[in-house]
Amino acid sequence: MVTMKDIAAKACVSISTVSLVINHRDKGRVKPDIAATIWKVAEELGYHPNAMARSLRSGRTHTIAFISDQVATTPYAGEIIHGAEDAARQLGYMMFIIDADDERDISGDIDRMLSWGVDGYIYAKFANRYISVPPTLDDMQVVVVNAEERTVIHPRIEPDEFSIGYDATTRLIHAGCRRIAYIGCDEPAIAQVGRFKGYRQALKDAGIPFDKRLTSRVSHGRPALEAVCKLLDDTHPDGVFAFNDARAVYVYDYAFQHGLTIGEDLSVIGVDNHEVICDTTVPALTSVELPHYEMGFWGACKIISMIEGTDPIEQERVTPSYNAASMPPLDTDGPARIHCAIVEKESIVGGPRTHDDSEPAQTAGSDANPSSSASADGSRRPQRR
Amino acid sequence: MVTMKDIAAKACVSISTVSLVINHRDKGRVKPDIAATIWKVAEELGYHPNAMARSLRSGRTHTIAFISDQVATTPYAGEIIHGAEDAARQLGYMMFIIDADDERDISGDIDRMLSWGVDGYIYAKFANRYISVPPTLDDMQVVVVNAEERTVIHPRIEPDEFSIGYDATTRLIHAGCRRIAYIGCDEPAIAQVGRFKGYRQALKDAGIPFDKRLTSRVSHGRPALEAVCKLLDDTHPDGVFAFNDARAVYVYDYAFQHGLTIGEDLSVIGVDNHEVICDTTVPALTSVELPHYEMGFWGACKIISMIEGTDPIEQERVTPSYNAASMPPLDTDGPARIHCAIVEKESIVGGPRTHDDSEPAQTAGSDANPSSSASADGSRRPQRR
DNA sequence: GTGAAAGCGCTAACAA
DNA sequence: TTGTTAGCGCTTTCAC
Repeated sequence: MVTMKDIAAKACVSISTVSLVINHRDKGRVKPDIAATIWKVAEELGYHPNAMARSLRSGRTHTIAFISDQVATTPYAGEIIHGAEDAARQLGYMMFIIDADDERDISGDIDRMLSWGVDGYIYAKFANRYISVPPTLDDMQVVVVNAEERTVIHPRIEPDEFSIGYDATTRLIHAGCRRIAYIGCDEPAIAQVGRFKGYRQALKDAGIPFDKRLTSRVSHGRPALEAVCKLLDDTHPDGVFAFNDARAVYVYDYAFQHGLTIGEDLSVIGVDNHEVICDTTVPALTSVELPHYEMGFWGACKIISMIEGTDPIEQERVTPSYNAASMPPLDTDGPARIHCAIVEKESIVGGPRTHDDSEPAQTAGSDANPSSSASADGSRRPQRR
Repeated sequence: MVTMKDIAAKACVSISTVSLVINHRDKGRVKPDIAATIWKVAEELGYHPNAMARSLRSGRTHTIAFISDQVATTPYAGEIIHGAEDAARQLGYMMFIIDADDERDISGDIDRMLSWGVDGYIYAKFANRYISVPPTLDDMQVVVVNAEERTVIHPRIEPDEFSIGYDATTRLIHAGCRRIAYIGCDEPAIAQVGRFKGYRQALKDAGIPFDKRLTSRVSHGRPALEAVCKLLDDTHPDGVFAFNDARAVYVYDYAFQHGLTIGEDLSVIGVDNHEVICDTTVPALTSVELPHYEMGFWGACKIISMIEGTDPIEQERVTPSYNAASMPPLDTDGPARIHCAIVEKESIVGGPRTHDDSEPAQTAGSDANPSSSASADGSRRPQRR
């Protein structure tokens, strides 16, 4: 390992001089030609400053820990991690990853983090859920992403579930739908409650009466398919808002079986903009995209702002890879809620709306910031394969 | 921050004594009651050893870096990360995560890793692809996961693509299929080549002539659906082996349109055991599962074995969360290839095979280790929601 | 402008 | 059985 000592020896100066130069503190203190020599020697020797030694002195490690359950099991995990890593990297931080399976005791991992002197923690879930942050972290800097604490302690960000339901339903109404079904999730999730409220509010605002028979809560597999078919057979809706894309698929199955064409005879909108489903549905499913990348990005910016006491977004020290507009400010009172854009495909009658004629619904009772719509031609995500 | 100094002061001993005790090197060197006092004081004060200081001395950080493209964009990312994290954690290592977007220059990140003195590197892709490890890492410890280098330098693990094709096709043959279609991928990927070879070999071994008209290479969306429908219309196969689950979906669409029932009139098998597709297909799609978790796990074990010069698996210092049987040994000559199990669902005529009557095909020309089949009732993955 | 020296928290060789 | 001491690589104060 090359050290400052080696450089000092080769450049015939003292270690402190090397330190000054390497840390760019040599302005008017070290002769420029000496500084140049030092840089040259450092380069030649392939010098890399020893982060460990540095941290030992400074007490700051420039690392954060990303703790999450279900790193493994959800397809969206990567986007949150990616967003957080992206922001962390741009701000000079490295990110540890810790899988916190619900069943597993993570106190050992937390001890290890404490040993490392990690500067801050991101605690994330991959579905908007209730969690409790381990009390060991009580006097650490913690940000909660895509989840809610029963007793709120830490700053957090979550999707604006209400406006997902509101916007999706409104989109169908604008396409001319009047009998709009809701295919829900059979579990009482935060997401379910919010989206359903948004659905009802949108109907109300449009003067369309709510009809319970148009709603159903399903899980997966054959029972779900049968429930959806029954709903469609019984009530013949002209639009369907599905809790998520997976549940929207059953509407496609029904349509294939009955010779209907989605996007012509029947409009459908889902949630998740799930890559594989959007890839494989014909016509492609229009869907509301949950901004996982953005939530991760926000989380990392937030935790780093707490560590450093400055706002990296305001200071423009950091740029998200996409969709910067939808990033809520870091210093919101209460939870940050992030707006979710509709990704237009082909499953709604009348075809994709262009950006121009869409005015995202202003969500009553929601503190969403001004929304940004994704482009009409689909996801803003990088394409796979 | 609580230090050994603090403990020493409170326990009225010297720092070295504390060090000896904390590091369990006090056997017959420190009086047991003194040791006990030290532990008590450490506990009271909430002492955590300072990993930084430790590493500074030892030159070892007990950290590894997981470098990968597409952390973001694939649903399987999480499983590889999860597997690697699982092994690393059990072996006392922490894992940094680095997103290496293809376009992005990661030399800065690597510099940071070098500064950190990360002990080893896992270089992973999420589809079995060709890669080149940055030359900066040439004299570091590196393991390649789910990818292949053009000029092989580092140990690596990848799925046994040949036997995926062979096993899937053989499974259909055992179910009585004789006209087996192959719906391939339109790109020349490593996976594509191997799976197709396996398909042909299985046909050959069963004495079934290869018929080019039964094969098609498709991408996604409407053109793919149309190509698949044409293939099925023209050739009326009794079984379909699809390159992946996403491509198998088009067969379902065709079946719905034509009043056919998958698993009765037509058998289908995919690859990926993609959660959302397996959740939503009716009847559920039988699929070959790529052991992402296991590859990540193997990768971490391998890199740590290289760092430490011992084999943690042989020493039983580590236990995978599932499917331990399929883990190849760490010290294979050449690349480790990992066998992929069929996850039985309902899309093959005759219903799921039980474990008993399935003898996984011994793959000619492949050095796969003895395979382990997943249980007949589906994935071994933890369930989402 | 430059260098000597102390010290971050810990380990390990050596002394007592 | 316990304590003293040097030093890991770096930063920072202070003297020259």
